[in-house]
This record gives sequence, structure tokens and C-alpha cells, in this order.
Amino acid sequence: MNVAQAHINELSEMFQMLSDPTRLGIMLQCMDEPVGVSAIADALDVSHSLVSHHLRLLRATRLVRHQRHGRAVRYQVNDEHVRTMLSNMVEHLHEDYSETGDE
Amino acid sequence: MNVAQAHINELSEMFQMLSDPTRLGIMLQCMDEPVGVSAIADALDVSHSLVSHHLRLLRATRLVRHQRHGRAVRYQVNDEHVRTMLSNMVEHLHEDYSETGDE
DNA sequence: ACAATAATTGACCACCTATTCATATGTGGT
DNA sequence: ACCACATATGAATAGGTGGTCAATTATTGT
Repeated sequence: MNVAQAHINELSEMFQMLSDPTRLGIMLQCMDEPVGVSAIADALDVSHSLVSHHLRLLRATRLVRHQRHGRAVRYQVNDEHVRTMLSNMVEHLHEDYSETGDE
Repeated sequence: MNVAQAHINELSEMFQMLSDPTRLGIMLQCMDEPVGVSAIADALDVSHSLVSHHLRLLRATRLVRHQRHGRAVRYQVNDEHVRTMLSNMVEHLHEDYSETGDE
């Protein structure tokens, strides 16, 4: 597997976005339909401010898109690959491995 | 998409392992066949020590397995889901999005 | 113009993480 | 036993990151 450094950086940046539980939770919340900031915050039981901060990062990396709707702003996942990748990973949760692995 | 907090944590932990460029590079290096530490270090042009540190983390999270071979230790990806997920992501690199996304 | 609701922003802090350097452990050959 | 090679480990450090709190901007309704 030989991948250019630029691509590695691009990929790792994307993984970094998904590496925080709160941020991953946000992504999972708005996988299927546009969801408002407050709704996300309530669902995850974290502050609106925190959600907003995370959404800024997710926006900056183009993982979510947003649209105003009245005074609310609705977010949804903007990346088809990431969406299907996430559903696959969720689907495959909890299958066991065997073999090595110490520590 | 409703996923238990435990699963979210598990997933995000895995993403965190892939979120570092060096570590992701290591994973990509030993996707297909077992590779020695030095070979990885040379391929990525980083110190052996650094590779070893990262491999320890990847071992701890069971993303790679290892086997001694003489005085060398060969590592390879140990998680089938992660392997296929990674090849998919690499394969899908660089397709454009349209729509929103500011900043 | 004013209040009320929704979201964003900025400053600040405690914690975590990647990397380096020096040192140690393990293994095979002589 | 000793040397060389391959990997691993520990300490130390610089920079990054998630979270909170207070203040700000935007939008709607009266």
C-alpha cells in the first residue's frame, strides 16, 4: 500500500475529526437528516457552546454542511464516503478477533 | 443513528489511532504483509524509536499483531474491518463534493 | 426599539500527545 | 563471553486539544 504523504495527511485529518467522542456523536446525530444545534446538544447532553465549537471544526473540514431555518441552523453530514464508512463501522461493531495482541 | 456511548468511545478510540499521520502511514505500510520496524521506519523516513512508540499503541488497541522473525519483529494489520475500511478510503480519495461548506 | 431565542465566538486552562534523545533489552553469530 | 544488529523503553518537552464561561451576533415576534 503506497499512498502519497499529502493523501495520508488528508486522511489522518479526517480521522482526527472523528477521534473525539463528542464530535463523533455529533456526526452520528446528523447522519440521516439535518439537525439543529440545540437538538444535538440535548441528545448528547453537552453544552450548546461545545457543540458549536465542534461543528466549526467539522464545517472547516467539510464533513458537515449547514442551512439556516428560521433562527435555527441545521447541520448534516456532507460526505458520502464518511457516511457509508461510519454506518459500516457501526454495523461491524463487536465482532471478536482472535490471535496475538498483548499488553 | 443511535449508538450507545460505549460504542462511540470504542469507535473514537480507533479513529484516534488513525488520526496521526505517522501512525496512519505505519498502518498503510503493513496492510498487505508483515513488515519489520526498520523497513517501516525507512519507508516513512522517521526514527526507529518513533515507529516503535507508535507500534506499541497500535498493539495495545489490537490494530496490529506482531511476530518475531530472527532478531526482527514483523508487524501487520490485525483488524479486517479496519483494513477494508482503509482501502476503501484510500480508493475514494479525491472525489469532489459540491454544496455549501464555508470557512 | 426591545425582548427572547438560537447559535457563535474568544479567552483561558488543564490535560494529553507526538517527538527526541539516551539507555536498555533481546537475538544471532563468532 | 562478546559484539553487532533490531527493537523497545523511559524521561523530558513543546505544542495541540477539549471543555467551560462570559460575551456577542443573528433572527423572529411584539
